[in-house]
Amino acid sequence: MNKHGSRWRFTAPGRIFTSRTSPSLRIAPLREPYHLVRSAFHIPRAKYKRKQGIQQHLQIHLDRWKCPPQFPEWIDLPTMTEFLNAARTEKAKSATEFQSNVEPLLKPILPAFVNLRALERFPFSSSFDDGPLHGTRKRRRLGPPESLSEHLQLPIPPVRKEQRPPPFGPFAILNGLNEPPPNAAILPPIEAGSISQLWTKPSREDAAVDPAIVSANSTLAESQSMERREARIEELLGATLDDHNSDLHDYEDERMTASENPINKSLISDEKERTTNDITSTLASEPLSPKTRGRSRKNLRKWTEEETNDLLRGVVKCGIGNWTAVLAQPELNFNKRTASNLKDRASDPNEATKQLRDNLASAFLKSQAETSDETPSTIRLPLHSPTTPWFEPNSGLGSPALSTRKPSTSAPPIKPETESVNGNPATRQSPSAKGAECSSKYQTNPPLGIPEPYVSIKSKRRSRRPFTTAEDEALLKGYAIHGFQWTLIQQDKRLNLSHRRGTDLRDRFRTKFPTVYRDGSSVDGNAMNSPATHDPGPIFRDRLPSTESTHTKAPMVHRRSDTHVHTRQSSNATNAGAGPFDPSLLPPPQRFVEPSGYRLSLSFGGQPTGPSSPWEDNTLAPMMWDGLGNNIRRLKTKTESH
DNA sequence: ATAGGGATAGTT
DNA sequence: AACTATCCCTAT
Repeated sequence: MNKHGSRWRFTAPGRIFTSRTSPSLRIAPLREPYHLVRSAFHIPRAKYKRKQGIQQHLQIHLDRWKCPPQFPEWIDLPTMTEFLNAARTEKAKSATEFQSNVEPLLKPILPAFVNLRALERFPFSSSFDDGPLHGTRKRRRLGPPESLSEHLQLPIPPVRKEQRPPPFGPFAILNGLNEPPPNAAILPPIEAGSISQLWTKPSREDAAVDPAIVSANSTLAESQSMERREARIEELLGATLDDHNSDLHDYEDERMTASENPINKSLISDEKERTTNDITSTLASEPLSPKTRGRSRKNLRKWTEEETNDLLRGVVKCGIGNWTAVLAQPELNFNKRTASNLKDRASDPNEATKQLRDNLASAFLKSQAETSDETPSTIRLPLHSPTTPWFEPNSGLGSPALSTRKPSTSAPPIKPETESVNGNPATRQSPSAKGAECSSKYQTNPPLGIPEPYVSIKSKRRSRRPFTTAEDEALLKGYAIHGFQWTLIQQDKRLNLSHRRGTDLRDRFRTKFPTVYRDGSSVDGNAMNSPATHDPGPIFRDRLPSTESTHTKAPMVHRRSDTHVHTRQSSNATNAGAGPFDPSLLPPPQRFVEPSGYRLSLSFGGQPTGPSSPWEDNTLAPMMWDGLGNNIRRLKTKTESH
């Protein structure tokens, strides 16, 4: 497999890094890094789109690759020259030693150099600290600068050699699912000495993997490793998945528990307060905090009857839930309402919306009457409840609540528009180009003879289904196994996540573990339980966080101004579900990290594995070389086809 | 297929 | 009205 001359790319959410290798370049260290990337790195191939992201991160990584001598030369990829120089220095030796002696060490090593965070723990990596990497350029931090970084630096418990569980790395299983077994031979050559040093270097936390472990493991037969990996993954999968099916409906309780948790609440309040204070203190000249400003009377604008009627018209035309489309209707006038405002208004169960309900109900009754001959009983309107919204967004057909009162005469009867203003079907407008036309998406063919306008009231949006603890656990396991390959996670029957879409899983992961998602890095010890934390306190706990009132950190409260929630939840990420997870237990995708010397600390279901999870040190670092990812994919395809 | 990011449901 | 989790769309 000749990758020379190809353009390599490493991508991860939020970043992309590239490097070009010359066609003539023949360097052993790089001869087959594909598996590293593909199998081990689990690097998504999305590009980093942020305006400042590419250059900034590129520079960061370029700086990073100017690694200390302990580093394998193959890591040094910033430039061709640098690469060549570095490679030539040890190429010969590495090439020979690598396969004969060092190869077995690669797997244990891989996580280490893959995970820059882990490397940063080692004193010798202090040179990195001097670089921009650890400065403001290291990563974007929204929260207090000390919070997350300190957490990440917290000591990890000593490695427990004896009780080391089987290596985490179901290659056999994974390979069966995804790809051929990684071949150590393709891994970049790393000198045994350097490896040993790497592991031997005492970390400041005294948590570095014992070199003896690595050494011992390096001698393990491949088959043994495989077996252990398989056992481990099976263990992992079997830990809690068996009873996940029964947990699919427990989210309500969970939510209740979380929200009613006094500690949680107090913490949340504190957090909010703190956030507000920060804002006011740092932005003295800024307007009132969103909270204050938002609640101010001047911002409270009563809905007029005209607005309400327009809202109804818009709903009839564009469908429930398509508030943006309704808002965009030129013939409908809203007093600078937002789509959210429309939604809230439509959801308002108060007396103020009775008229709206009446009107809509009237319209529906009319529709039903007109189509009764053709489609009897095709429309079933729920009985009106004075305390329920006049529609039920996810109840299939709009389901406007029927009022028992006769339609209000004060309001003009709603004349559902059977044709759009423009009369042209339109595709859903992009956010940046909201059109006045309602998306054809929402105007499906009138089923059962129901007039389109009424049909369109139906919301096509799937109903929200909060993630359950079981799902989260499965997702974590899936991530451990498949990395950022959400579709694989979704299709992995063992995980029972087939009812979710791959993108749903991605979204959930992004929300729940924003830091991991964004950085591909390890998470602080309690992020799982309360990823949103400014708590400067200890990260590592000797217990596994639980769903009970053991939360010691408040879920971060995002400010409204944080529009890019998905990628801006860094140190103050929100704790989505207060699940029984410990982010410290979140392993990187198994395929990468196959340090046989590692014990898998990923534990779900409340089995404390302790904060000593070696995975904290082995999560992927946001390393990316542009082009590499693509080549890896191609390589994989070739390999599998042969 | 995935990342990024907008839209929206539901809650506070 | 603010806020978050989930859903959705689009570009790559």
